[in-house]
Amino acid sequence: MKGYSRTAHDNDEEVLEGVGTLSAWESLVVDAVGNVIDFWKFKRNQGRVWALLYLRGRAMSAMEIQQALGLSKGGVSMLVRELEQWDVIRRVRAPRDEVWRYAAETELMKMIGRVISERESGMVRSVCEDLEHALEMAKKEGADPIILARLRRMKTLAELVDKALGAFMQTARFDVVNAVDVLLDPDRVTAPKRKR
Amino acid sequence: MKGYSRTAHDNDEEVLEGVGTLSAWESLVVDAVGNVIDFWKFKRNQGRVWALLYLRGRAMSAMEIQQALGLSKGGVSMLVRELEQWDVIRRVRAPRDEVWRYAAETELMKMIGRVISERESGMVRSVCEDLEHALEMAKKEGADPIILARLRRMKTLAELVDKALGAFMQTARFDVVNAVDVLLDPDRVTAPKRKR
DNA sequence: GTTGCTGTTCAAGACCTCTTGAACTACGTT
DNA sequence: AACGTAGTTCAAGAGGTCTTGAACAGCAAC
Repeated sequence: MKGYSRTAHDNDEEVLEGVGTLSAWESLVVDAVGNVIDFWKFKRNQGRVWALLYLRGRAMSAMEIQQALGLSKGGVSMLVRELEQWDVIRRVRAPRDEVWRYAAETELMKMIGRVISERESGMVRSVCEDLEHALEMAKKEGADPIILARLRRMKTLAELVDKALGAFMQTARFDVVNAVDVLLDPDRVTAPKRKR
Repeated sequence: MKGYSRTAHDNDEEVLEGVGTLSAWESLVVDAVGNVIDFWKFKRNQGRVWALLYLRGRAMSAMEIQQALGLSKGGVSMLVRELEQWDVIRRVRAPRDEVWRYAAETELMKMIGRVISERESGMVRSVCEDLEHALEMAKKEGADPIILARLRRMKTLAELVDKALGAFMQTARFDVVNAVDVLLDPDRVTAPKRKR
């Protein structure tokens, strides 16, 4: 597992740690989310950014994010763009404001759904194509029928997995999000007024 | 995405490619599976080994695997051990035989279930602990109640995700595997006689 | 225009994980 | 015991991905 170092459990309150300006418990949260995200093969820092934005509950500028998490300017720029593409954060610019700010998206299924379908569907499709292609080649070469059958089964499997993922999104919609939008603040998020 | 290169679509039959001794279509299959596996954050070559064993439908020795896939001795040794720990392949030694052979496990849910629960449960648990810990610290420091609520919501989320994964395993059991064990050969697998 | 600030891009380098191959262990055979 | 083969271990290196920081672009204020 990658950088699993728990950023030093200092006991001071409001410590300004070597890197970033979060309090100890804030960085615990931020890193916990970062770990999960990392584990799911996204970038750890994407998880940290989202967690920070959610925790603070307001839209923050790139500069603030950079300082809070101890990241580089360019890094923040790329991270927020990617997160935005997945609808995991929103970019907002208030009327009087002259910088972009970013706010955490809280509609969980929107996030998860987009992420899963986007990442997985491409993969499933391409594997199906490969297997189909291989099947044709194998036929042409007069491969053992038993092996052909096995190959077809693999293809079936890929399709079933695809369906199962779809089904998962359905059930998850009930299980997780029926307790609708756990993450949504009862109290308003401060920055943006656009409702959706 | 890592090595996404489609190993040269040669049109010769039974080509012995630069590395490994698979036919073109075999390596297409093996690599397709390898890609998926890699995508899921396991080792690509673990996927390739499993695919090879499944495709060939018989138990193969480490040496055979090594030559078929063009891997190193040590590499094969580690790969098969890991796969075995996940119950994704079985190590068998026939009475008269003096080498270990490895056979693909075909009970899909066993594989997926073990993998998901093993990988995910540790992660979920640790994130819950971290969040709990952070919550306590935040309380002690008299953090804003709104933020405390937000933190609790994150924890709830983690727990819900945990439940959802459990639920997924349930539904998947129906969706995918109700068509019981797609992968299982109707015709016997050659090597081992132990039934389960 | 120039200054100052925000935001983007990307090559270079840091950092990690995976693979390799040689040394080593285990074990059966002579 | 000596030898040969199968299998394991692990340090070093190969091969990736992610981050950094400097150069650049866009824009508003002066």
